[in-house]
Amino acid sequence: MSEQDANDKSEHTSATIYEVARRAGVGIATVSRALRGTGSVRPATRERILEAARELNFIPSRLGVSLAEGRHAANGIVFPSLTGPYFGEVLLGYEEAAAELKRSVIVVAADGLDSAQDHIRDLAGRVDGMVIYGSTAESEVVAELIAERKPTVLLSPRVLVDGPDVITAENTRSAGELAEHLLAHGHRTFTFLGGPTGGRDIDERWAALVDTLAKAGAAAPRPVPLSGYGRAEVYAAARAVLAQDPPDVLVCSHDEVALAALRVARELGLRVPDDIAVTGWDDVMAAEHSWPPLTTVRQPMRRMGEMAARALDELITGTRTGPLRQVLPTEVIIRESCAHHP
Amino acid sequence: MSEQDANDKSEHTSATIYEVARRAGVGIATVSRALRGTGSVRPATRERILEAARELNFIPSRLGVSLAEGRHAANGIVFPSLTGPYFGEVLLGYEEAAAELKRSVIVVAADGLDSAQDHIRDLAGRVDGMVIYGSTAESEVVAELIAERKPTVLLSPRVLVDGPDVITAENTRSAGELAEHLLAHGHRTFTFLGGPTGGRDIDERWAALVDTLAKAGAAAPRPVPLSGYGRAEVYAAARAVLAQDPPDVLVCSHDEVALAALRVARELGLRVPDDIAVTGWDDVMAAEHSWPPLTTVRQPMRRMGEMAARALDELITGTRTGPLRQVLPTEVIIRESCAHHP
DNA sequence: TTGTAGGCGTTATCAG
DNA sequence: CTGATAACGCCTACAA
Repeated sequence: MSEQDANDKSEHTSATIYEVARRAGVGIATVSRALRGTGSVRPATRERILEAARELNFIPSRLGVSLAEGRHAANGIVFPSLTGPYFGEVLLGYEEAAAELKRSVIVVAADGLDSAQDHIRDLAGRVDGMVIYGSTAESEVVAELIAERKPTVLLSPRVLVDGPDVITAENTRSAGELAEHLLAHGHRTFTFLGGPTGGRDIDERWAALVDTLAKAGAAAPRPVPLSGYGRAEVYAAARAVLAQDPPDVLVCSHDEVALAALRVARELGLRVPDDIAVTGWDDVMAAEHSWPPLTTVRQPMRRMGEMAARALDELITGTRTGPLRQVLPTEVIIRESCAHHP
Repeated sequence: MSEQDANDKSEHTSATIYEVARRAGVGIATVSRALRGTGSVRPATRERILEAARELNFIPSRLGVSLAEGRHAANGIVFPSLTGPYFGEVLLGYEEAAAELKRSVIVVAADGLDSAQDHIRDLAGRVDGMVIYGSTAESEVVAELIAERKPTVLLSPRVLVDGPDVITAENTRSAGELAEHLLAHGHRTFTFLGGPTGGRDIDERWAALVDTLAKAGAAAPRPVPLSGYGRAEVYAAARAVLAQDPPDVLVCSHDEVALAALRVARELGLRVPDDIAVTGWDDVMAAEHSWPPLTTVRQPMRRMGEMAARALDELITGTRTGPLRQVLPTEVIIRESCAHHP
């Protein structure tokens, strides 16, 4: 052992199966069998091998294993961006489930990168399957992935495409429920402060709002698009809406927007909810701690990540055949920003 | 081409370099050279090769490339957990910088896993280097990594070990500055509501607080440890502190704790900051939107991730020799929770 | 029970 | 300029 140690000092890379084999005085096949418990090995031999492996601090090269096994044992996930309080929760659920399924998680943030498509392609080469979150879905790369039958699941995609697995959160029912609650408070004029291009989620919420108001005989809501989610854009839009002729309710597409609106309202001297009600969507942490606490719709972010990991695993292992189309339930969270609740 | 297409239909895996070579009527070496631009190839030949590659939709296998190159072109990052608003920002900075450096990012959340150590080992086998965030640093696996000279950088470790690169955020100066600001408001009795076991960051903040108060001739702060960061623990601790004989100021180890304290204060009918001042640490999004807005210390989370990625790259490429010991500046953010500022 | 040898997909060296 | 061919590290029939 001391003799070996002398050689160890300059080694930066782990021992190979060959060295273990030589040291244990056996062939590499036997080492492989002994270490991974496949095929039988005489106890004495096994002992020697384990010993040798331990002494050499042998860890099988992932590359070698993957190459031989023909799989990566890794999942990818593509986010449009990593900003905001969202994706963290999603990733959390995804990573947890993936770990449970013995798979590593490689993450890429596609936004802002000119080379985003290349990054996604690169990712594809490192994993057995991947999930694509949100707007990245239109990309031609995703089409490629699907075309070449790379296991792929779409998480909350902006447009619903046919073929790949899709996991989304419910919008219509909860938006309707939210609208009804607001109507019940006696609110009559609605403004919807929403996302830039819309996208499926926001479209669905908008549609449900329009629908519910129409059914109740209330005036149609006023749509106010957002030119972006940057701090400046959001504040400017909120200010524009609130500065003159504010509605009874400002329904926002996201909590971040609603929180900005809350601030603007305060700056303008508008009391929430007395002068104007405000609602968000997502139930991020700040929504609970804001003043007033924000009425919103909770999305099961963590669960979305988890479901995505499981769906992907089914795809990879071939456990399931038909495409998945899962809609996770959301929950309307009533707080003080929509009205005083005695 | 039509002939080829007929064979394509059942293929799930990308073409190999051999197929490209055969199709272009050349050897694989030439294909490799042509595609990666190393060594020269006659223009006409190159054309044929590119054409063949495109037709076959050839993408070099990452596994093959990595095996041959002897590198993964990937970075790992280990978080204790993925919960909270923190790590998202850190990961964001890390991923961005890594992408810029042409490296993928594999993430693992070690907390809660019995097999965490194995996961980290597995991760180590997939990357050229890794960064370990926070408390995971004591783990024996980290010692292994360092012993076997795996490029490793410690991000905000709970204890400062010698040898590997370490990146932290400044605590002492900013905690002192915060304490002075509070003293200037006339606050005299301080309670520090802090983390479970402490850890370096919290220890440093505590020490600086003690120090500053001592210098000012004020009474020593009262330490109140937290049994954990769960919602219940934090609320219970906050309630215990505020219910009887509340101090002038409640200095909290994290924004989450401070936000909980804010709620408890309101429930107890204590006005912030009139009856009691509250401060946090981190400047998460909710801190800005809470009521009253939270006085806190902003940590450069995103930048920490970015620096980690760059430090790791230097380690991997051997650009730098000596160990890195970087302390990133923080910023005291004064809002309303510590006093009314006219 | 054990060892030999082929294969996985590249890169890079070294003769042509 | 090109093409064999040897690594790279492991897994797994197939033989013995």
